Amino acid sequence: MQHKSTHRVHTATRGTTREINRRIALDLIRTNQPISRADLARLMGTRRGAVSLLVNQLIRNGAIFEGATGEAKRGRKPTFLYVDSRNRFVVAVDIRPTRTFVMVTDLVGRQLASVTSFPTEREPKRFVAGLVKRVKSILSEHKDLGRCQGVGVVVPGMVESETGRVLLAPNLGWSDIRLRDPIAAALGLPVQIENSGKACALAQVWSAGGAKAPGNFVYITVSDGVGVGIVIGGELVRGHHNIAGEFGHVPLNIDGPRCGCGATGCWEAYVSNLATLSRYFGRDLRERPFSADVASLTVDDLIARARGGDARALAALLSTARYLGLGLGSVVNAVDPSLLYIGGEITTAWDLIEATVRAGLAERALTSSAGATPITIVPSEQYPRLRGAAALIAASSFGAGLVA
Amino acid sequence: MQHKSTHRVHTATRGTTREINRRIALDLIRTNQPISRADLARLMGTRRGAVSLLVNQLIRNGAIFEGATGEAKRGRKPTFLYVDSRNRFVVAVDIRPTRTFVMVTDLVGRQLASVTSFPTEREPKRFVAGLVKRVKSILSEHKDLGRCQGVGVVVPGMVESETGRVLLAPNLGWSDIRLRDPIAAALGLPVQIENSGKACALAQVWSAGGAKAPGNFVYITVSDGVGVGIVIGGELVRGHHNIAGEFGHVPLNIDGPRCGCGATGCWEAYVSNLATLSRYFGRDLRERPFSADVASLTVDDLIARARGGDARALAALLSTARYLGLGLGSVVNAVDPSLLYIGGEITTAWDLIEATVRAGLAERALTSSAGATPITIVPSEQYPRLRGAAALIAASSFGAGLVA
DNA sequence: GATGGTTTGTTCTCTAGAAGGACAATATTG
DNA sequence: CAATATTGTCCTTCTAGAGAACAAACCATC
Repeated sequence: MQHKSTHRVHTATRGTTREINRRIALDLIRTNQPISRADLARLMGTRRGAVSLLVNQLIRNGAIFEGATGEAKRGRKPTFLYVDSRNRFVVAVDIRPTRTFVMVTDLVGRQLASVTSFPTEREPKRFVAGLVKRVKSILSEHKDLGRCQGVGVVVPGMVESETGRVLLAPNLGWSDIRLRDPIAAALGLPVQIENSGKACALAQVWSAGGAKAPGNFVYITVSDGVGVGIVIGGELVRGHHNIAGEFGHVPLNIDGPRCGCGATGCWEAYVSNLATLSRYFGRDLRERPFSADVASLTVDDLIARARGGDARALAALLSTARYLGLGLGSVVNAVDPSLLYIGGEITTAWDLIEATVRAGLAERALTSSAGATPITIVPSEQYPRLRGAAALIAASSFGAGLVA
Repeated sequence: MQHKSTHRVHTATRGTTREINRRIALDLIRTNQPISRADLARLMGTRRGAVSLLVNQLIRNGAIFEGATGEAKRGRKPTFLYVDSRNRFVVAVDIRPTRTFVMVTDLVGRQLASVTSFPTEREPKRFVAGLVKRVKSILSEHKDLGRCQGVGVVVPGMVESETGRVLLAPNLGWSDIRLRDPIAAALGLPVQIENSGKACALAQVWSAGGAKAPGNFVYITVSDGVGVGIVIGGELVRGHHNIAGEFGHVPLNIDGPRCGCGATGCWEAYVSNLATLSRYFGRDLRERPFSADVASLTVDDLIARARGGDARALAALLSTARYLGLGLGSVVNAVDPSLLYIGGEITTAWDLIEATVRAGLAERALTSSAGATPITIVPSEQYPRLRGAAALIAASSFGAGLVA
């Protein structure tokens, strides 16, 4: 019998059980720290003996460490366990059309220093040189933090995961740019590039942790473009070319305004910051490129004016809110998530626009319960995009030492 | 420490390895039968000894059985293994707006008798009574086939999985109809109801089998409505309310024609059979309900006319083809599958419409490689919807005896 | 201060099950 | 018949969870 099935099936070996449980234990320690072995055993529904073996192995590998003993009302005091994020940090980079932001975090995504930024250079080679210089100076400033585990970079566009190339980032004017390898070579550090929507979604999975996080959600980041990350069963949906989730270019109206991607009537063309601002200035959305006055104002300014009584500003926001809701209808009909996260500047005005967004969503959703899908706002002060960039490195460098 | 994490984490126990391997072995036997223990061991990359234990356990449970010995060029002859589909069968039901189809299959989805059909009664109670009568007569006709494992039913609409209620099926005029339990009670058999797109996608996963099947694909069935089933990582995406995949109601143009779902400009409103036929008759797609002459012709008739030289018929098909392609663009941008399956009457004309569909897809897809996503046509003669209905029962009743 | 109850973390045996190899049974070829 | 190849079974070894016993640590009470 010559079976031509080429692909090796992934059977479970005798180490598989341990591998699964080690990963579960590490995830639970990360999301519940500080935690004792006994509590961990209760969470895992297994014996303390088995957990002790897992934990001691993780300690030997340097993934976690024993801290101070905790307090207990009765009986022996527990020994607390912590993930070992000491002497290790991550550099997070958020590339946006006008400015690029940089943050330093530890391995669990906690901010370690203030966010810095610089104008985004559009020419790729000069951009890389400038970014490398900035990161190098940050590295030399923060020698006290230990060893840098890598640099996570989010971009408003599509990224090929194997090569780290930016396939297309209309708002940056980039297409087919090799970004990861030049930065990695210049810094001598691991570098991960990812689409901003996907990275933000990853950060939500990562920070919430396996058990607590909703398994099915969609993260939508509305800024210069619309980035979307889909999470199903706790896993980020990447797609065959790592470009799944581009709901920003699903149309609301194929006869609508031209979008930066080349097509017409994309959701993004209706709800991006530029679209909102051009509405305020009374511009036709079909007009490209946008004139200078549009760029003179930010969405934050617009929101301030709306709150100050500027009716035209409020109308522009509400118009965007309606289209935002209609597009969310597409997301809900297609994916039926249990939760929608929304990030971006416009969320600052959520109190002004929520009702309109919800009405738009309910208008397109197929059932009333789908139309009532919960929406959680991620405020800009939490730097969701930078946390996403950090998660790119933290999440992967975390389970790394476990293959031993 | 009072941890309030309520959800039990699913840790691996000492039986987990065996459970995983048993499932893999059974899947491989199903998709490669007939197959010997030795070949199975090679496919699984494990020892013959370990496989023998798995196989003998499966034989004891009645999931598989040993057949005749096979031929070998040298050495001892292998003992072939088969999944035990003897004396067990499944009834598959496909409810469509005008007619309802019924088929009998074995546990691996092979057709056991000719397909029968009857007019679809729109009044739910009378429909259930009629269906039960038909199925009972089929059961008594086929006593030779053994025991019926259950009845799988696909509907053109949304189904609540826990209750088996049809939430909304616009083309049937049904909303909030309890369908599963009345049928199950009357027949005394397990009944599964599912959306047609999801069921067709399940059938593809099921028939192809774990290893060979592409992990990420989307099944689109274009008939009276548009049903879509999304498969990611080999798993059907159900969503929070089991209504994921409703790309049929993602808009091409929110100012477009009214759709049966109540919204406007849905993809379905552009590419359903009714839309194609109304184009042929020169009707405005906004006109609802459609007049009688539209219903007097089928898409199959239309295709025959197009092949016979009727330019208006061809134009109607090509118009639908264009919108079909544009909508596929939304699917590809959102999910980025490695493959698209398309079923439905219009696929009979694939040679006439393929170029136009592909052009529409390429127009909206964000990258050229995404625009070139392979499309596989599932011909109507394979009864994809009935195979989907069968898979609902076969797939679940298959691993059932393994919990022992 | 001794005693008893409680909780934590370790250590022991028991059992499930894969890894590896030996081996009998069965076949083909020279 | 001897040599070789293949299949399926059986036996030993090793990994790792299940279960239980137990020492250590801690508190409250007599």
